[in-house]
Amino acid sequence: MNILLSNFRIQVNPKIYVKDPETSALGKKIIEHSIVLIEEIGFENFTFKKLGDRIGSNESSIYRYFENKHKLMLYLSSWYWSWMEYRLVFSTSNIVNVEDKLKRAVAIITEKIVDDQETAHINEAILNKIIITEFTKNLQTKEVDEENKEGFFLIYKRIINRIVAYITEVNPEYPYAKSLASAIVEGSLHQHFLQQHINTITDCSEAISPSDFYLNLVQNVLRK
Amino acid sequence: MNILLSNFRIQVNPKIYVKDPETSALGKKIIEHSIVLIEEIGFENFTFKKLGDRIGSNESSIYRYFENKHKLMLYLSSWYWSWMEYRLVFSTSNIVNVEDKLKRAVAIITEKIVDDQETAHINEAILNKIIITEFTKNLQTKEVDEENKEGFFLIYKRIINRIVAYITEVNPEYPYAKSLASAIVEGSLHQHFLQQHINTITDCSEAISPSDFYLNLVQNVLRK
DNA sequence: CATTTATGATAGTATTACTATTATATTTGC
DNA sequence: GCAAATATAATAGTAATACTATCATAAATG
Repeated sequence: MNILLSNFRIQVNPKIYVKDPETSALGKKIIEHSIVLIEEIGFENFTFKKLGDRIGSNESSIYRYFENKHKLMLYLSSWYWSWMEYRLVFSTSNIVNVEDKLKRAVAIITEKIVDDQETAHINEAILNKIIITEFTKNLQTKEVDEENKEGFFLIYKRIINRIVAYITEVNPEYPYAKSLASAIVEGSLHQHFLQQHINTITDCSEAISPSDFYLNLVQNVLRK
Repeated sequence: MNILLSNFRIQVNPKIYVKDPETSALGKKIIEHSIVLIEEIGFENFTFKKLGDRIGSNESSIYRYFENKHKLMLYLSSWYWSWMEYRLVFSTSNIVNVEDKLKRAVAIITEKIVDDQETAHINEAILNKIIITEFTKNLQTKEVDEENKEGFFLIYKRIINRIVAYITEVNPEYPYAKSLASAIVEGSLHQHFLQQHINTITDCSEAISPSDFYLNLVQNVLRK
């Protein structure tokens, strides 16, 4: 996996940033530490001023990369889903059996994330944590329609449509493939959140993972 | 339904408000117009100053009812779920067949809401719209653990546990009743959101409702 | 090494999210 | 019907946020 992974390029819509953070040391520092800081204090309390203090840079320098913290979060989300798409494509390639392919896809999407050592400045385990609590908020704003038109959620939608394709291969008669796929992707984040914070309304725990729940669900739903 | 409905009292944890808005004309005005204003401009852009201007009252007067807009939103959420619980209890009472009972419950939870004329100052259709976009944000904050301890999400959890009980009656062997119930309640809000804003990743439309999707899902998942 | 480009420092503005104080209505209890 | 309590309104003020603009300095590059 290593050789291929080092060649893969994360795709982020250039309209999301003012200057591509991948092109400079400061840019990478912004990404690396914004992930850590958002996880620490939460997105609501996160400001460019605090991030500047943390990385020893000026607030105004961060504004040269991102218009505002919402756009920065859109960048982190795109990065995350792009990374996820790569893992998804990789783990399902060369699998002939359609049931197996779907199972792998669902497992990849719903499982707990550990840090991927290939990307030096991004800790995927922490990024996953903030995606769990912040991604849906990032979507559900008054600007969603314009941002969707601009293509800010393209990778996210592509992942879901990939799963839709797998679902359809397994059971072409099932009439709710899109809703099932989007329910798995979003719902899995929610189950992870409940496991951490409101565990009386989830079965997910150390012993049972969101993957267990969703693998079972998909199998039952698509059974003919 | 009318006679009983007029007797039912919405339950909201008193720790959520400073002064009970149900006890005065201004309080009711705050509730009524906050729902409308949040729907219009979104929770992020909503302020007590704007609400004050809208209802011809001073900002400081609103602060005597709620500490901040987050608490106001917690109030609206509690109110919504309490109203929903009433509908749930009502629509499932006297139903003997467990499958039917679960079906009714899922339908009530996932269906589109129309205004309930019994509550003069609250438009449930608009409240439902803001719950769709704002409820999950209201949950997913850095303060969730403390607020959960304070009991701010009790009614929400009680609704889910009611559905858990119905699921268990239908299929006592099914091992993920809690996750399934929480996935239906939260996921249904998400499907409504997608239908309105990102309809390429949902099957829900004018013809197919989130209820159709979830009723089918529950039936397939719990099939023995 | 000159010039472009990136970053830092400082200042400034409008808005937000409040708190505090005082004044004026309105309600209620006797 | 009036006094006292209570609710609401008006005003002022503070610290933080979310920026924009300008100028100085440092680093990279051709």
